[in-house]
Amino acid sequence: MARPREFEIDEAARALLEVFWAKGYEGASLSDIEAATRLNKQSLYRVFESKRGMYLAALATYDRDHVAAARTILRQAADPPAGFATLLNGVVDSALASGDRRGCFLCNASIDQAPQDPETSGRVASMIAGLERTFAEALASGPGGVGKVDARRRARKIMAGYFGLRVLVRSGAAGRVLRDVVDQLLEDVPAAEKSAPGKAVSKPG
Amino acid sequence: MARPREFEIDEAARALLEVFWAKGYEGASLSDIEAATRLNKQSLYRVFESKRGMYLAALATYDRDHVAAARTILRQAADPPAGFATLLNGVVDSALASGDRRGCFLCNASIDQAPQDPETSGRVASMIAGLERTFAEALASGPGGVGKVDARRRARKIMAGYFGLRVLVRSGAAGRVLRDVVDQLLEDVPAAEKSAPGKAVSKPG
DNA sequence: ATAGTTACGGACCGATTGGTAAAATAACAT
DNA sequence: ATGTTATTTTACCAATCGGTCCGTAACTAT
Repeated sequence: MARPREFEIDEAARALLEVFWAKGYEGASLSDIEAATRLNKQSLYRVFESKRGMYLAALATYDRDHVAAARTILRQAADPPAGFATLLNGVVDSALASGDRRGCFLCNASIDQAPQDPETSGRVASMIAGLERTFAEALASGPGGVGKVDARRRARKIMAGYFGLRVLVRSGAAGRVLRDVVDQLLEDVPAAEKSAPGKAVSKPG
Repeated sequence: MARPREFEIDEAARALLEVFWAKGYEGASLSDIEAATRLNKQSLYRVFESKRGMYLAALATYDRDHVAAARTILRQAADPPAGFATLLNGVVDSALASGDRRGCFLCNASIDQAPQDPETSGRVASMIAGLERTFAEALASGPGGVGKVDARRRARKIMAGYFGLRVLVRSGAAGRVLRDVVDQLLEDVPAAEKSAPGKAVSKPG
């Protein structure tokens, strides 16, 4: 019987995500990767086959952990405005309170490796389509929900704004810029119910 | 008297922009750079001092050529809706008709090198602030112009959407997604004049 | 204790990296 | 022809790159 592996693949994948998120694909060397995962590259090569395999594992981890978390926020919210408010404000809160300026790894990968690698491009496209569906479902849900077609179009717009917000976070934009973007984006989310006072989350002014 | 330099620095900078735009900073090797500029690295080192200097020159060129072009489109348009329509539709037209999927080099740099290099970070921040001012000026202009404060907030939102649109372009998103984003973003641009029929560019539905 | 299978850690590999140096050649004015 | 500076070519550099190889180790079954 074989020698048992001494590390958790999921844990390694999370560490891989951290280093690729911070430094990008080309910017992360195998030394960086070894340091981040606390593993030797031979161990990593045995599981992931190549540096590119490590990157794809990082992308899958981001989908499973972070994109799924966004989906959960929207699905478990009392209503879409609350859901989107939690999601978008969470991005800004992380940036301002915790100094988390990594941005969105999906955006980063869209710019970094999607143009360079068909496999990454396909995975990115699939994840973006999933996020759009998540946003559209949220916008179509509840008493104030819009129709399916309108939901999809609005979802695309809010998702573009969301991606733009995350680019601004990574660029180092100031808190007031980020807050303005969030406040304005939330105005695109239809109110939960027009006749229910106090339920809408974002008010202009 | 000295031998005159045999290449235009501006032309070299434009070629540098092309290669960094396509491959990113770390992804572009000196071999790539020599091929793109058709110059030897010694010649480039004499002018730009380092690879990072070449990147900063590329960024300055992007500001001077492409960001300035956006500013010109908005300033020379008949009204803000027309200006933003030209700007945003131009992005999608380039992607669909010409296959230009490079995205926005300012976005790319925000994600790629701004987190890694303070000088790049500062330049990027300055360029983003300039673009915001440009959008705000456009939104505040004309008979349908909004107030300064509102213009700035809307500018931030539309700029975020614009950045998101360009991330989607680079990620390879389909034309209909891009068109929806543009159409939806244009709804945020106040109509030129409420009583002037036929002048508004983007109508819902 | 030994064999079989797989994992770990250090060594190794050819290629490439960003950058520098020197020599030959070139372009210009004098 | 000379002086000055630039370009090109060639060479060089240490370091690092992504990836592979091999000796040792961990486990179970025999």
